[in-house]
Amino acid sequence: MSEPRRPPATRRAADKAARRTQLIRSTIDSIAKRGFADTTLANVAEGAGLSHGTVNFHFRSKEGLLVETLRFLSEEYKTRWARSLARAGPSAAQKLEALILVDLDPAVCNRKKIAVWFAFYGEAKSRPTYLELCGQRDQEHFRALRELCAELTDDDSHPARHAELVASALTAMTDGLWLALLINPAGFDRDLARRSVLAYLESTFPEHFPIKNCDAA
Amino acid sequence: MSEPRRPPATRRAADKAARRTQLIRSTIDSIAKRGFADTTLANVAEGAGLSHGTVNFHFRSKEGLLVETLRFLSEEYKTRWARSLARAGPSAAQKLEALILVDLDPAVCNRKKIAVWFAFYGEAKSRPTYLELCGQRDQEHFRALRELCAELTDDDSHPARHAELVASALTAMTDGLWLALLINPAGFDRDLARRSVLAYLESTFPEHFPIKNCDAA
DNA sequence: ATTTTGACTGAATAGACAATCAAAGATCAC
DNA sequence: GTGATCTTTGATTGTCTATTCAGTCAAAAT
Repeated sequence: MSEPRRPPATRRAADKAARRTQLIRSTIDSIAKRGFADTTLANVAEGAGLSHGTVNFHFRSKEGLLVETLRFLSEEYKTRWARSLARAGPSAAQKLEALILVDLDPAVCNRKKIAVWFAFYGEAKSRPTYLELCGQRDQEHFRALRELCAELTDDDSHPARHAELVASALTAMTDGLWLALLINPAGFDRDLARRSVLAYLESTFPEHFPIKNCDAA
Repeated sequence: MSEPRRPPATRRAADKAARRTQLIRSTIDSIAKRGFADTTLANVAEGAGLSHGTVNFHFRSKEGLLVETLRFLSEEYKTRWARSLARAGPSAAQKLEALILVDLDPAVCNRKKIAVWFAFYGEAKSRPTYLELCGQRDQEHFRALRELCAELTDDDSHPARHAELVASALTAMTDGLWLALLINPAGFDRDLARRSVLAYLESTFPEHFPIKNCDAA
């Protein structure tokens, strides 16, 4: 009685969370398959094997579901990012390489996920919440890279090594490689993407990224 | 009588073409303002100051209007690209720099246009026609850069200078910088974007792009 | 001057969709 | 077991939207 809220019934709470991610996964599938504009609550519910009323029960509205879907993607990405950083070697160069290669990890870098990211990017300008969430990811990415780049060189007057410039170039490049994988799947693959980024690192920080990928074609 | 087709009445033909681009421009405005999903024929018609039935008169369908809008953007981009190449100096380095700077020209590189490009990118996976048109642009971009890069170096065994890798890195970078301008307008601007690409060029082809942008901040 | 052609309008139509809700079912506390 | 609470269902509602089309008007052709 003094407790206004009981500890949640474990079974139900788990089910509830499971349903939410189940619906979110179905949303991701639908956006990747049908696109943002043609994704309906009926599609999502059907994909999850549930009736359509359920979606409005677990999420306040369609917009709520979409925002949670973006949040889910964002969290998933951050988790992989943090894990990769934790596993990376101690040097700044190793960390930098690890961070960049996360973006090319098949778990995040596959056409389905990329299509969904770009679906949200495409609506970002007209929906402040999307802009906020997408921008946040980009800015964290950028800041982390900038710090690592700054550790790699004290030659900040040299423009090609200026941490700000290199970090923004790297952020742009990884995003752009995702786009290439999305819209040019025949001519692009993850391996070409990986070698392209590494070539840039070798060219900018030759002492930290010695040439080693000549034969990795 | 022997002529089954008269020459078109010039006045009307011009009006017709004008109406089409008028509607396309209104479509661009609407997508940038409301996003792809919330752009309706009524919006487009209102933006153009016409009744909503007109759109179906000038374009077979909404989808037809959207495809023509993408085609319009694509043509506009190619035109600027060709013009810039024609005006550039004769050396491969000058041409390369010119091609890359077109992407940062305010006429194509502004948030409105970028938002529309990314709206189409976002739907590209589920609509083959968009994929075709977007992919085409990206591939032409890539091929042109690769040829110029190949002219800049014969050191093709060095990965950081392998034309294929540098060209895909550059294509990715310019696309990624567009994205940064779209989703992080506060932290990014065209000048930072420009300096980032040039830093990459200086770092990869130091003999062709001597350091010169240190103080351009 | 009259006819023909083409551009445009706006009301009507039919379909799709998100959201609501009452009822049924499942799970839990006691 | 029993009642309370949470979850799910699917029919319904009201809104929105692309498309059609019959009719209007102006410009061109005759």
